[in-house]
Amino acid sequence: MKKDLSDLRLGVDNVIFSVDAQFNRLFVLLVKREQNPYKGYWGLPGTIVRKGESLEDAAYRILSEKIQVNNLYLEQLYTFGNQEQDSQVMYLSVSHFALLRYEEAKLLEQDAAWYSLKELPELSFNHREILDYGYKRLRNKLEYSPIAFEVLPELFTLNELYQLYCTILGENFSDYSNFRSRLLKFGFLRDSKTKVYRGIGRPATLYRFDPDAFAPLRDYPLLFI
Amino acid sequence: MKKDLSDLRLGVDNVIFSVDAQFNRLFVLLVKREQNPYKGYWGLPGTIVRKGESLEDAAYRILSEKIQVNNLYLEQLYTFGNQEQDSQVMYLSVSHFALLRYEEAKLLEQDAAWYSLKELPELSFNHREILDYGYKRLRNKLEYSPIAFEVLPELFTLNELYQLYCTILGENFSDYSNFRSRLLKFGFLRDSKTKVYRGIGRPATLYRFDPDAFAPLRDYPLLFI
DNA sequence: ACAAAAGTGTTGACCATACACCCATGC
DNA sequence: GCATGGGTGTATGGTCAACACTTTTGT
Repeated sequence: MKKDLSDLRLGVDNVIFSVDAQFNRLFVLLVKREQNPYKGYWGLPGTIVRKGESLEDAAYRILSEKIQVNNLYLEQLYTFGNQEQDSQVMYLSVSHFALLRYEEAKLLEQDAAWYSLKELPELSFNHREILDYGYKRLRNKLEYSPIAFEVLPELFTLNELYQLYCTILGENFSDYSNFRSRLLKFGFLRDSKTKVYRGIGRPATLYRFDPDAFAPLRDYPLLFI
Repeated sequence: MKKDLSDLRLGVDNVIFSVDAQFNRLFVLLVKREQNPYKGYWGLPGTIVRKGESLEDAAYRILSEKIQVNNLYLEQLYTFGNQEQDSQVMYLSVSHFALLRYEEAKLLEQDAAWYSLKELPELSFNHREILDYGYKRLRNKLEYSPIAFEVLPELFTLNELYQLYCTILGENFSDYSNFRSRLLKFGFLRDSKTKVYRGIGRPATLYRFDPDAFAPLRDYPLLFI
């Protein structure tokens, strides 16, 4: 006969990445735990799912409690079920990952901080595992899907796009001019006919992502690299 | 103040695909529901997670209750949280997808049947959504990851590999000879030096997947197409 | 004029596609 | 010999990486 679980705790944990394209830095948001276990450790921002709330709602809620931001990408990552041997309780953590731009993000809480991926502290629970998994997914998504355009403002320059890719995938993933021509050849970037003047240097063309032009490419094996 | 969920039901649902490479058919395993709601409808095989059981364990258990098979690939797909508006209960379904070969799979239960993806009945709950998501993931995985080698026996011919790809991705995804040379050029297929004689025609070389030779390619953007 | 940033062009190496062709076997 | 399935080769067009070059701006 089937035995149901006696007790179940449902939480959502977020791996929130922020890209500082200007200084080529990739951050993840960590919060300091106030209670035991792992009191004093840093960990991923998480929450218990509330009554009437969907998993995605909970993920967005965590994020908006910590950060104020306009453009972001968020998706479900993986569900970890941790069951202690002796205890009757199963802790379920539905993890999500999010990407947004550092320049645009305003931190709302004191106990939260951006950590560089290169200098992470020891994390609570299995959060390091979740983080690593999220980082892998982030890079994959960037290579195969147009998530960059969810994160950038509606109008953006090709250089901004390039810097975003550089920061996440590493400097030497591609030459700028080759990146340009590849992206433009796809045909889903529309020239907005406006330019942005940033002091010295030739003004940059502002582009816009055209989802309709992208649609036929969706579900195709496609590399943005 | 945070309000916890009052009641939580944790289940696992599987999208189990089987490839009949010989006749170019792709099946999914469905089971007939015996109870309400959706009594008499077909749906994905699922189960309640038991005490002391991990999510993955539960997924493997469903599979082994219905099918006897040697080689298979299984991974977590997505977690759906369905909350009825008025009810206090949240139904959590952690879905998985699996791939195996039809030829090798032995059905163990009466109430389960292989359905062709082209002629699916109306499914219970949101199982159609889960199935479609699983199918998408299956095709992606096949294009980007070496999951085919988990499903094939240890020694296989290049034609068997090709037929598997054809069945899942469609006939015209690639010419056989080009598929051959692309796969062999990667260098992770080892010639086993043994041949298989199938009556008429030249005997086929049996190959073996070499995970060590594949390792450096892992984490690279890579297309098997 | 010059520096800086944006954008274009060129080249050689590589790779995909389509197809023709050769090889080993059973009958 | 010949049909059948396995396996190799090749010509063409495209794509990619590297890098040189041009254009447009501010000072």
